[in-house]
Amino acid sequence: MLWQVDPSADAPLYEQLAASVRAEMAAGRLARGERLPSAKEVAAALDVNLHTVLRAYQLLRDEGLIELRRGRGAVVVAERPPEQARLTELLTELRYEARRLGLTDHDLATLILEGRTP
Amino acid sequence: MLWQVDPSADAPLYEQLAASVRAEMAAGRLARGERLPSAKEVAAALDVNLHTVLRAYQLLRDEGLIELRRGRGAVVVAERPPEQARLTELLTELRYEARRLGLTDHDLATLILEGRTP
DNA sequence: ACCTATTTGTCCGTATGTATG
DNA sequence: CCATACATACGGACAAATAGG
Repeated sequence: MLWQVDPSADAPLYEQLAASVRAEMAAGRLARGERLPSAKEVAAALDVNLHTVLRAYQLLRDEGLIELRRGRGAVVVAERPPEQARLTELLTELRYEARRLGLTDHDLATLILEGRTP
Repeated sequence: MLWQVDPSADAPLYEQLAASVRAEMAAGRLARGERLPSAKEVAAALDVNLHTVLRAYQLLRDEGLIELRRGRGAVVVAERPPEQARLTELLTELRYEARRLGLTDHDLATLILEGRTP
């Protein structure tokens, strides 16, 4: 996988790590559904702290690039969906509340995609 | 400011802290430009670790609600009408739940636009 | 201009919890 | 049951930016 970090660089280590993964994905060397090495392995290989790798992974998750699950590891985002009871509940309530305020589904979708709240 | 955390609760401490701040803002008790107490103060007052508070603050920053600067502290950026408090709350929870399930914002937007629930 | 205290940012370490396989 | 792997929380240390004297 040949990632690398430079402790003397300007960018923080976790950002360098995340950038490495992004580059791999952009270059097509990491396909959907593929599993990333465990944070522990990466930490040992690059001689950085486990938390630093986990932070990079969580950043990538927040960006929607990978999926993290306990005991399973990090997987390049593919298709899902598992059990989503809570999500369904929230979606229903959100639609209700949005309508009450006169917002359309399109408005909602826009809000979410723009990553902001009204 | 009367925030509170419950170590035995289901939600993680940093999420509880962030929720407290969101509630303050939604209720209009935290206006734009106002400064939040320093992470150190909050940590001491609630008897939680400094890093836990910083994580909550960074989460709120990622949500665009506050601005963080070294030596300066946390300042409220956003301002939202009280009548939209519930919608904001639901949106935030929905994003949290979706992320937990590995869903992206794009997935969420699609779900809403397609008018279905997973 | 200088120094100091404050405050967040990052990194490391350790421990424990929880879901997965 | 057991090993793996991420999640959270605690702690310590130092760096960097800011504010104030």
